[in-house]
Amino acid sequence: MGLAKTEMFTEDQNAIALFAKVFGHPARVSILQHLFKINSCVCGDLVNEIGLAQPTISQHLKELKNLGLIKGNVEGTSVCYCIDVENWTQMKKIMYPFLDQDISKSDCC
Amino acid sequence: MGLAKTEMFTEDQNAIALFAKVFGHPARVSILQHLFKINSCVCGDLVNEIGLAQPTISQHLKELKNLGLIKGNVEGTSVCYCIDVENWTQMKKIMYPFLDQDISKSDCC
DNA sequence: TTGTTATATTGCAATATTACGATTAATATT
DNA sequence: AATATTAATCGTAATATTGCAATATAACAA
Repeated sequence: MGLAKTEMFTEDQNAIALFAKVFGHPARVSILQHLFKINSCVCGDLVNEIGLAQPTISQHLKELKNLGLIKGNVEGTSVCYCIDVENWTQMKKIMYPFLDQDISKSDCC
Repeated sequence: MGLAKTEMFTEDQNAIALFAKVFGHPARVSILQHLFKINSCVCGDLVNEIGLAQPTISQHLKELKNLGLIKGNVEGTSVCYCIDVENWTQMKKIMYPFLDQDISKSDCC
């Protein structure tokens, strides 16, 4: 297996899981924090910053890009990656209601 | 590999990734939503509700429990699972600043 | 005690993820 | 053109995840 049975869940549940999954690795968390912090970035910076090999960083960037959370523009020999503001906002609209469910009635036992 | 190099990241980054990872499967998202909705729950309900086999649900519950997001009390032959309000609140304190990073200066390219 | 019910654990097969060396592709620079 | 620089892709090894059948365990009921 190793394969989630997405067809038995709602679109919302699958969307939440997809975003969460991409946040589920500290390297990607670190990449995103770095992009927020310095506002613009090339991949090489991230390799130095994070300490994983260049292909590994490139792979993580690809996953973030696939989900639309970042975008990359070619600038000469390097690539300028940055947060995709619109999609990040969209992601928050999906994640927030999940994290913010009414907790007042919980804690039954 | 398949193993994240957690030692090269901050505690905060690893904590975010750990929480996100457990949210990274639609079955666990569904379980949590269900627990919030009906406020109290036994595992059997979840098996019917979600449609995965009982051992699979049990395993997902275990992961949620390991992270402290839910707790389970034995009630006769069944187990009453519910959200751990305190830890859920703690989780939000970690996840929110990450999701809510200042976006205003982003979108450079 | 014997069964019944509810959940957990074990073991395993299928697939996914992580990481990196080697290579490739694309663009600059000389 | 030849070379350097930067990032993407390929291939692969190591490990993790998902899902379930089979089994174990625990608590109750008759």
